[in-house]
Amino acid sequence: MATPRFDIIGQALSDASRTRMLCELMEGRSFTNKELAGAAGITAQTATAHLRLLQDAGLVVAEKRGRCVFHRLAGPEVAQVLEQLAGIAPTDSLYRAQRHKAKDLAQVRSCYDHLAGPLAVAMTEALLARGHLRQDNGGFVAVAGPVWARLGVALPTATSRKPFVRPCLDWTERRLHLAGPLGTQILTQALAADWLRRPSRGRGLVVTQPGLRAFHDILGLGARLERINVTPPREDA
Amino acid sequence: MATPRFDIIGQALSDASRTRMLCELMEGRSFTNKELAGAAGITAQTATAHLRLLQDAGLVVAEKRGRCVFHRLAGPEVAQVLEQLAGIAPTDSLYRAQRHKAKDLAQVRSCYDHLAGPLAVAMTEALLARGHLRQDNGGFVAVAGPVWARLGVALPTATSRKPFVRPCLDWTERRLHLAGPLGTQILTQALAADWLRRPSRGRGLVVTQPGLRAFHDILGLGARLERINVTPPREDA
DNA sequence: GCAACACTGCGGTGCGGAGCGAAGTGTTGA
DNA sequence: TCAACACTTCGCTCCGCACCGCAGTGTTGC
Repeated sequence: MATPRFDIIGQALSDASRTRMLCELMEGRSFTNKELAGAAGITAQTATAHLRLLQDAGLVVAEKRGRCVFHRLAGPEVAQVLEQLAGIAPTDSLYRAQRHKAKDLAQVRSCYDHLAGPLAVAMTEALLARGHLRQDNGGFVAVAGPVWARLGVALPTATSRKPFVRPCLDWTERRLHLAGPLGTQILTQALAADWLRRPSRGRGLVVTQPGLRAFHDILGLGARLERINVTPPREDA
Repeated sequence: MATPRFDIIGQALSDASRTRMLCELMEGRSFTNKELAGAAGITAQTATAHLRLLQDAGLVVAEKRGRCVFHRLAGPEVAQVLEQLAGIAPTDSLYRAQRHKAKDLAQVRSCYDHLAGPLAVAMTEALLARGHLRQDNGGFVAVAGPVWARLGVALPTATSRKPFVRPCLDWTERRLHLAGPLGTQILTQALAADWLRRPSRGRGLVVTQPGLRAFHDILGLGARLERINVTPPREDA
């Protein structure tokens, strides 16, 4: 029989402690055993067992540095499947209430290594509308132009084999946004330029005043950003 | 915390008997309790418990007719997520061997309610190349023309809210193909016109001689179909 | 060398659930 | 009415595994 081994992945996802750790890792950063144990509310030795299971299932990879072990998602495709799964997760009333409560937080967030949520969708659609991005066989292709330099992105000179831009389906918006190396560059640059800031915990991001200006000047996102109801930027730390 | 409840879905997918039943249901048809029990190699009373769990997770719906209970996947989005999951399932050597062995069978197959596999990808790309299909914001839009009538498909007169054509990612090909109501119509028509036949078991389909002719005449798929290495059609039953 | 620290291994407990046999319910057809 | 049938419910056994306490290994910093 050629039945795909869903069960190996399913087994890995079947425990609430493991899914809490995975949600933590969805942010895209690496975390130590202890941090993940704390996030899941379990002891370190239990977390060790869970993480080995996730590793065996191919969802997570580990990297030893000194006396610490850093864990991260095995790749963007894992994050994408988890986002898809979140889309069909049962919507019991409690979960629905929680999702509503967390609405503001989810407005701007990172999905593994790129931006997600309404801001990402708005940016993608602005890039398409202004002709900086073109659709090609279900994927996106970047059109050379000065806008990319203003976003802090370097387009590859030669067209490489691997897709430079990959569409990723957003589970709250159910619309496409930018992933792939280009999406990664945009997020990295936005953090480096202090357009976005990552709070100490969680996947949520906050937009700063310079960020608001930049997104308005470069992409004309003024009106869309107001609807997004961003968390107000904090005072200088 | 607003952590999505992966674990409910994961729990449902974490057992090999349940995933065997789900693979059976991926074909898109309804099956009785007894049939699914047989496919999974378990007794009826055990299958009852499994199917209730799948129902609670929202993956499967049941319909009682007389003394029989028919089970089917809860919707196309469930089938799509399962296809995605199959794409990141661990590729141990045994599974790889099985997949290779089942290569011919997977050439033409149904994915819930539409065609999948290389034939579906080839059809989609032919429709795009000939301008019968257009890409729009990550989705497909059908362009009116005589080709649809030849395929036995009726396009909706008014543009409805729900997407008439939905792209679906193929896990063996990793390329987009047609899903949504249009994909369903194409599969239904191909079966009705005896272009494709469904064998007694499994998701695989066979292409008949009239089917080969039709796909060549309507879409110019002659060369692509040869590469697809279809199972030769059987003699009249 | 020694203490502090991060992580892993081992043994034990307790719970959930996969499986089946036996019995019960509801439907179909003779 | 009765037998055959599809499915469900109940009770039971057995196995896997989530969890922790405790002990051990390897690393860091004094």
